[in-house]
Amino acid sequence: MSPRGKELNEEMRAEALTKIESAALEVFAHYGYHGATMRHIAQAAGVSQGLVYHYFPSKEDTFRHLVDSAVAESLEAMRLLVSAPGTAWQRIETYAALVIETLFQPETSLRFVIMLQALTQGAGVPGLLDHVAETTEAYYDLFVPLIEEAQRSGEAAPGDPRALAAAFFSFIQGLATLVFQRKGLEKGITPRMLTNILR
Amino acid sequence: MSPRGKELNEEMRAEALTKIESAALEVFAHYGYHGATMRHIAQAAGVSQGLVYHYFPSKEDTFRHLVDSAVAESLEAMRLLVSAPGTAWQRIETYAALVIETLFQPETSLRFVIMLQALTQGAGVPGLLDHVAETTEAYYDLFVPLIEEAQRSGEAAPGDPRALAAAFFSFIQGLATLVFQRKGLEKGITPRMLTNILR
DNA sequence: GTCTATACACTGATAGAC
DNA sequence: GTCTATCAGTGTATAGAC
Repeated sequence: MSPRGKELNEEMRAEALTKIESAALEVFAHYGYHGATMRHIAQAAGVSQGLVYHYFPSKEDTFRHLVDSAVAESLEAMRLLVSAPGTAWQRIETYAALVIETLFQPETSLRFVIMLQALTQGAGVPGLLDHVAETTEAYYDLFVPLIEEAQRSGEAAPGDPRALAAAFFSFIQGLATLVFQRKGLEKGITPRMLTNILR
Repeated sequence: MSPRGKELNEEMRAEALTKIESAALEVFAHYGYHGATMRHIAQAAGVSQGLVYHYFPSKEDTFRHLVDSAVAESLEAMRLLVSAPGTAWQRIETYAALVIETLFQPETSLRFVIMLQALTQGAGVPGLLDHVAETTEAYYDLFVPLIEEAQRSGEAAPGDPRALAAAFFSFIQGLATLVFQRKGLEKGITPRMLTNILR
């Protein structure tokens, strides 16, 4: 209970938690929600199964936690974009460059795959599908006004701005899957391909 | 053993098989490979679990069968495109229009989702990942020469044609996921968005 | 060809020792 | 904070009757 002991405990706690989180990310991404087992996650993290349950109340909560932080992180990037200086189109270009760059970091692509898992097998996890769909709405709320502004200036093509946004996000999701496959084709992917969808 | 009896048997067989196949497609697509259960598939098909095993030796084979026929069907469309008349760019435009049109038929999007499942959770099914990667190569072999021709005529952007093809396919995969979500944004998606990636 | 009943393995989750 | 041992539930696959 001394201050020293407390610090040590928190350090151990943080370390174990980080190990479990990144192991869970890896295992869930490669095997899917139902295909991943808590045993496997514990093993990948180098800890016992009991310890995983010490930090996360259930498998479902573990997955939900990963999905939530993945969504939150992407959303944060989008928020930064919206409040950045420059014209709407310039900000979109900056965002496209940022996405392409971060997507090629292995951990980022895992996060996108986790979100994809939530969408394409969420039917088995009660409430998850609705939760993700709800959070995803926030993306559109932020991005659509930007597209509309770019349409007014003639830099983006006319048409339903929500459909343009949907196409933009769909491409990003598809690219994440590509990176996940590690076929070595990532290098040739340019931000321009992404922005061209809106033209 | 009479001709009449034989015909009847084959009819029953074909009917049951079709029911099981489409039920399996639906269940696998919505729950993922590991999330889907043979009980659920049998129930969705309106038959007993034992009958499913009468037609398919295992869960793994059932899934593999669906993935294979999904890949085969897409590949067939690509083959038709390549041997069609017109310039390379015209054929690419035709293909884009075809993809967008068929993608919005519910069954087609399920097939794409099945392929996606194979890629993003195939780690649990031995050999599946390699099998899909191998088959996917055929797409590139067919599509890349078309892109190269379009590059020579200046209609496609310069750069690694394989990367362009990868971007093209990634976008299609992403769109399939979008359609799968049924958010009603599909209507605004145009073939031009798809071809613009290559420009 | 179709069904019911069941064997056997595995998984998520808990309890209790250290 | 961390581990081992264990239970109850569920899933794949098979056997055998009709």
